[in-house]
Amino acid sequence: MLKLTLKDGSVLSVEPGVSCADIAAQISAGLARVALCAQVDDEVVDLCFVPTKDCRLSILTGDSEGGLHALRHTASHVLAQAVKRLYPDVKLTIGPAIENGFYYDFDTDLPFTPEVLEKLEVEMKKIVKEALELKRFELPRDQAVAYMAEKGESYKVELIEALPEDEAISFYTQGEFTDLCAGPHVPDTGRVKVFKLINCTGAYWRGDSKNKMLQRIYGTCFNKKDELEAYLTRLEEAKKRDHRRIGRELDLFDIYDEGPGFPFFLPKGMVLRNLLENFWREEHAKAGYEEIRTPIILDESLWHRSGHWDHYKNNMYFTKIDDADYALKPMNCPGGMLVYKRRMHSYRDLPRRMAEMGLVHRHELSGALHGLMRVRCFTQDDAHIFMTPEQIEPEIIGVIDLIDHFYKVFGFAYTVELSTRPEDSMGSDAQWELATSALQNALDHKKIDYKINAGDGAFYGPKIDFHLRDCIGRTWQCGTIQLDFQMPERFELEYVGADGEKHRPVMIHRVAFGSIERFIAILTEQYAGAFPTWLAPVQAVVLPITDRSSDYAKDVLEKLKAAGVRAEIDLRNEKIGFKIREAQLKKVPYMLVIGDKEAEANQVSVRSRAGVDVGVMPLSDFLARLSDEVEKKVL
RNA sequence: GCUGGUGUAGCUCAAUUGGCAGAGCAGCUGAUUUGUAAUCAGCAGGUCGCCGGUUCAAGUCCGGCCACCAGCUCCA
Repeated sequence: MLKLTLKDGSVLSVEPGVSCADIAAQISAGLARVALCAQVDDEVVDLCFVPTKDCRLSILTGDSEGGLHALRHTASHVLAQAVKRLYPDVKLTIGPAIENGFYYDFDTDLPFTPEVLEKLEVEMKKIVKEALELKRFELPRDQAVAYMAEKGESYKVELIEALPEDEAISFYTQGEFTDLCAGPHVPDTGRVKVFKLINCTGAYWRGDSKNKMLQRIYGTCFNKKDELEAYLTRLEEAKKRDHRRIGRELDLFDIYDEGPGFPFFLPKGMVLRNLLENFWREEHAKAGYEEIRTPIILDESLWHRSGHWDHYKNNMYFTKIDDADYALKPMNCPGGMLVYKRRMHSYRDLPRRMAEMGLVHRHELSGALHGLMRVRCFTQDDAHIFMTPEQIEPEIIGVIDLIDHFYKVFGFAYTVELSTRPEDSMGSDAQWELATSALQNALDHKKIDYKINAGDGAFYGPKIDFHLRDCIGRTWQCGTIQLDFQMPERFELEYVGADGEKHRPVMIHRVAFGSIERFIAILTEQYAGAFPTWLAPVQAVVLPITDRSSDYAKDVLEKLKAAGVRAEIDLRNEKIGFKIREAQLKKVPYMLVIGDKEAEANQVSVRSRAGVDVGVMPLSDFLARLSDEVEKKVL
């Protein structure tokens, strides 16, 4: 039971979720905003609420997720109001609250430079100080259109016209400013105290690249100042973790002007990459996969047959060999088809799980390139599973288990999305129906929560996507499981069933890492370059204090190497503090400090990169500790 | 690809209104033999992203490309 304190001081007791009409019946204020504060479970809280579209009273406390959302939404209105005050000719479009703040898209020729953003912030502060009350009102459709048309807000007119016929068209007014909006909002602009405009970028009207590009201003807003500061600190932290910076600092990889989107892997990056591949091979062998490798360049006719020509041509690279047309593979599947077709298969041999570390080339738009996250050539840890229709569900479950295991090893949490049939696709409705429900059944069987992305599937089938959540809360699409009835059809794949007749197999495309390159980028940011010992390109560095100890130090290095440890030595004539600093900056897990005492006692002094003095011990003790850590893949 | 921004030494950044290209770190050389995150000194390092234009004179102004950054679109 909620106690609503009304503006006139009277108190009203209502059930949570009570309809506004019921409240209206109890008070004379009608459907307008009814309360300023409320008592919830004997605790008085600030209410950020307005009747929602379906006229349910939503109680949003300031600290709740919904409350913050409402606050940010109001902040976007404050921004729009400030823009209209300073630049009346700018046309409004949309301005929602988003995960970390809000944005508003404007149609204007004026570029919103940092100086303009500063002016806007000043104006916004004025609006906040004015503490303008947000009032909601509704208009019939034709009046709503006329109202916005009169203001010259053509985008708003377009939005209203796109609303469902039966939907109430609501507006919010604050002072001289009124915006088409479904709400909810906080009661007045005075609540938007802690905000900051972040930047300005371009964005297409309605997210369609065929439409006009608008100017988008991003901002963020919080309840408390320290929350905003924490958020800004987190952004700084993310910058420090940027894999492009760390990749260069730790000599993992580099990208040159001569090959935009085509990364070079340096010796240390190759160590990391090979370790990931070794892990991948071991796990796939255990899970019953065979490994193949198919060519990068294949005859263009293959791509006509696979359907890539019709659906993926714009992203492909082409070449000629002896006047014949060839293409660089953008995906590995057609090669896998040819391997399957080498001979007749029995149902007894299925499923066949054929894995491939496949190097693919895709022409990504220049503006989409981003370090190792988005490149034009990358290695997919691909696999194609050929199976009978009865094997679909258990095979999908097997892949889900494998991917789950992979992410746990690296310490990632993940979310799952199911993408359904896109507009540009091939195959029959019945096939898509079957494929989609097969994926759904597997997810339900594993009791995995998932979100549905309607129309986001591949052109040949629906897919399950795995999005990794890194340690600072960002998500990245990595693993994907795609069910495909089309490719086996197109390539006329067959197997002989128990009935002696020929049947068409079903195929799964799947990746676990996604791409080695992207996975390395994510790992780099997840660990901020401090890779767990089992993955660290250099696991230990030997640091002699003076050259009196260098012979013993070299001896230690040899023993480490003989034991399979990736070790280096720093024989430079520098002070120990300096050598430690450098090893620390290179994120080497262990530093073995060696001076006269250690040489004398035949021991090593172990320091971890966490800054912990692990102690003086015989080398064998250190080796035991290290191999245990590597064996267990300690994070 | 689109919108906005940026491009000076390996890295991070300076360089009045157009007027002799600079610093710190890294690098190299020498000295220092050092006990858990920076020893000192010296040297070297540049077609100011590329091409063209304006000018007595361009890192600086104009145009065209290229790359990068933030988004949008797309996506492993």
